[in-house]
Amino acid sequence: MSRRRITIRDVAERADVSISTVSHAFSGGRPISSATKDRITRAAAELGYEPNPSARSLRTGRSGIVGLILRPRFALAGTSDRAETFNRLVGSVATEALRRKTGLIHVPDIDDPRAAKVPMDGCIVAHPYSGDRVLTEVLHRRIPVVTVEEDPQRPELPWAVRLDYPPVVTRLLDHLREQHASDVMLLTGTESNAWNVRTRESYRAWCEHNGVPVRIDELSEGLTHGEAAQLIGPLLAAPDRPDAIVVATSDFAALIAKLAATQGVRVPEELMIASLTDSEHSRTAEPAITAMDLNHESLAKEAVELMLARIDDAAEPEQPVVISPVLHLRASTQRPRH
Amino acid sequence: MSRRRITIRDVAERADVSISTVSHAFSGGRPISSATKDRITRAAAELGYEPNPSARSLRTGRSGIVGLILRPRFALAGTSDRAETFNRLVGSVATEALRRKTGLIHVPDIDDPRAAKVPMDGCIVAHPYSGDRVLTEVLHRRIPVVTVEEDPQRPELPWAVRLDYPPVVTRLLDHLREQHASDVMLLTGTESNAWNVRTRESYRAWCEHNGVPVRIDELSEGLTHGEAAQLIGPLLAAPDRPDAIVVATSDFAALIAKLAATQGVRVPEELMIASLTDSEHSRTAEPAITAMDLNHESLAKEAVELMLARIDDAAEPEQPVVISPVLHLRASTQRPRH
DNA sequence: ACAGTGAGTCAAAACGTTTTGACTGCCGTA
DNA sequence: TACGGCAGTCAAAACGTTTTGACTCACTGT
Repeated sequence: MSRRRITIRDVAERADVSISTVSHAFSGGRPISSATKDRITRAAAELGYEPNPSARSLRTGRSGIVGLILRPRFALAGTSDRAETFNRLVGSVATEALRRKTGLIHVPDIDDPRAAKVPMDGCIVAHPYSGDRVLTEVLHRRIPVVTVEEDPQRPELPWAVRLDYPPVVTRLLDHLREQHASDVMLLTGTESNAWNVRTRESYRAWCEHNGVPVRIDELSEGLTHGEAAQLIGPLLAAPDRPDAIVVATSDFAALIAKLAATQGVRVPEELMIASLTDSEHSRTAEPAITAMDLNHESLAKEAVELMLARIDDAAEPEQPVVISPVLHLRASTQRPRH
Repeated sequence: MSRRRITIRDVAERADVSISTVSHAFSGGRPISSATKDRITRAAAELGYEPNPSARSLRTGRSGIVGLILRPRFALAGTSDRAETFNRLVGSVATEALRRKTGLIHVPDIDDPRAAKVPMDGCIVAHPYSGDRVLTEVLHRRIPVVTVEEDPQRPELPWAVRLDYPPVVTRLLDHLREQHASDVMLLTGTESNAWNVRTRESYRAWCEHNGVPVRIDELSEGLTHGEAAQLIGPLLAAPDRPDAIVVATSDFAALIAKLAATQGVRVPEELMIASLTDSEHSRTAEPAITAMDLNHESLAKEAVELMLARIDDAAEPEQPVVISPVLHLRASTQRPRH
């Protein structure tokens, strides 16, 4: 029922020229008399001709499409904090790609043989794990890649945009100390991405520099709120409860605030809370929670720009692009004046 | 420097077979002796061979990629209410596509000649305008399309998933009346998508059915908050101020709540507010605002499913898939008992 | 002994472009 | 008059797959 696709051949026939002439008329590769060009344009319009992108990119070796791979697959993991991160990053990258008239494609799991293979000129890999398998695969296939946040095991890749954590983490910890916190605990995530690795390092360095003991515990990103509550409850009741907690994800931060309220621990008077990710949870918790915003919009914008430059054979940059996270100080760490 | 791409030819040569044999070994089109298959697999692995997706889809006529077009281009428009809608929808569609091992591509403006053309087996068009230009173009090119929300001028397209507004809008208006609203005003958007069109119809029908006067005003989605405030301020101060306002976008709803507070109009006692979209604005406004949630996650899931079925040559459905919006009743419309 | 069958392989023909070399007139210049 | 060059066009060769028809064996059943 549905007729054959219209090809350049149909257009050529209708305009009574050769197919190469049609091609030239569109791409401007060679001069074409305006009369002929008119006929071709008309024929193409009448037929509803659109060049076949696969044929074109097979021939030219370019698809005009940029791939996007998020590590971990935030959304599939499913907590709402992750969903917000995922959505914000994906949305920003999509917006930026669209603005640049580039197709953006979400790449199905690249080493799943059942997954569709997609043509892409390059690929953005966001938040790789340490020694990330998928990143390895992409590099192995010689696909031009730009990373958002570096793979901690491969910090040397110059085509990257990364976040500069130390100053911001230091600022946060200094702030807590100014607010008279004396025992700041870090509840870090368990995944091996740069966010966890670097913020932990920064915390350690700060402790050392200030001569205070390091107090780190891990809270897996995979935990349900119920499971996390089981772990956090005792901590809040313990005699050596810290007077400030910096927790990786904002939904767990909000959870801690809630548990504290339940257990009668006053925030921020007896316990300050801050998170290393910002989301609706931290913004709307009671009290609102101080948080570091990863600035996904800027990351996305720079990543797309870098990718396009790279595809366009720009020279390898000396340095990765560096973005600064944004610190939002909120009520959860502002002790009332006394 | 970077060597030629590895092709099926290289693999064939290395395994000392013909290229068709290699192809069959991978696709299983014909039986291949296990010895040969082994040699081929090994050769492919050693060479790091990956089939060229463009060549493959040129030949087969399938790319394994689904396109996504959002109308309007929410994110580019830029209000934060839109950004959330955009992000949520894009995120959900991406998640679902990934789960189904399909590539999902954001299609650059389809009638911009400068924009990259992309190979797609089908295309999801979300929230088309009335008589949408882009939808026309896609149909004209005979690309299989699934719409999220119908084009009001083309309600007959069966490959669609749509929202069932009337029951929910009716429920909302009934609720307002139960809360003793006697003068309910609708502040509708100006765009011609189904959301605006259908909710307006539902409101009209409800007014008629209940014998109350229709009171509709328009508030363009494009307005800045400053501009919107200029329009809303006088309305709240006017002697014939309604005692309930249903406003299309939730950010404007939150704005109204703020203006009401400034002008000393008590919510919900003197003025009830509800919105026809849910977002962080409505959830976290003071008081929290009753809102209709468009249930983007379900829309996305069904749309992807429908698209895949359509590509797979499933029979044309009798009816569009119908999703129900979710009504969140919140403080802004709950009058305290008296 | 022989047709029929199935496994295993190959060669060649698409798929729809872009690009290149070559051809034809024609104009301007030496 | 001869000649280089340019505008305008065409034919043919890629690009890297999948698919199909055909071929060769070996094996089966009669």
